[in-house]
Amino acid sequence: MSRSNPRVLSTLERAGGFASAQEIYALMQRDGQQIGLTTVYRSLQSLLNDKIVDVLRREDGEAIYRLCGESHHHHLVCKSCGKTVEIEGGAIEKWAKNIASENGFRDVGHTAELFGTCSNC
Amino acid sequence: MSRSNPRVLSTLERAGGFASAQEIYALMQRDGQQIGLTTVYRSLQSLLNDKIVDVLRREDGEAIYRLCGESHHHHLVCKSCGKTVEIEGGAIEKWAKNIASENGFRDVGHTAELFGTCSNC
DNA sequence: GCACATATGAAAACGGTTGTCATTTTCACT
DNA sequence: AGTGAAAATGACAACCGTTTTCATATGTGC
Repeated sequence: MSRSNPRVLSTLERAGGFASAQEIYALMQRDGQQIGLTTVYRSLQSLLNDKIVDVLRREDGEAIYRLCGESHHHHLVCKSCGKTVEIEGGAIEKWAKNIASENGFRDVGHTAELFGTCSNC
Repeated sequence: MSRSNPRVLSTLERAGGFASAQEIYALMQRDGQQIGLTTVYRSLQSLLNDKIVDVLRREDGEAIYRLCGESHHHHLVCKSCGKTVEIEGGAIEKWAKNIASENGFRDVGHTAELFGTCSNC
């Protein structure tokens, strides 16, 4: 089992705590850090195992990783300009937990993303 | 521009209104309906255009299509056996609407999916 | 029947992700 | 320092879902 390469984590931080594997790889290349794409994927996998990062999916299916540990939050994204607002999801957390226990599920995670049109568009 | 093949839609209905392109294709094959994978994808694309179906992503990135139009609902999916429970999302709808108006967004849609481990797994 | 548009599906291309494997690095122990 | 085992690395190929291409089939209106 491989350990996470610390430079991957620090690049993810630098990216605003929200990026895909390919983006992290590109960022590191641009900075002149030499690393293989494979290692980026492996590091993210390992960070995921250790629950240092979360994964979710963009609309096109690409996996994006974000730091977790800080308060869990969701996003409100504008469909036309891409503007993104971070949302506190306290209500959702409770809802998820309730639904899960009602149905006998354990270890429940959730995704909740909102998208619409912002005031400027 | 291609039209949707009606057998694709009826297979999606038969699958419980919730399936991936590959699953629909497999289902049809098993039933002896001859169809190409390409046509399944194209039909789903067209159903999507016409807003007959919704698309969202499984955890592994595979796109799953569901009938929409019936009451909007969410899903609680077991990570290990795939068991799926349909969830009424009244609370979420309100939450989404509030958040949206607080931030000046219009035409807001949302995805919210829960996944965990069911009682049998 | 004939032209013209549309529908179809096999095969190839594509893009993100994962697996393979030979090489390099790390490190505990002499 | 020297050595050897274990872990990490990265080029490359395999994989898988999806999209594109293209040649063929099936209409549809004249």
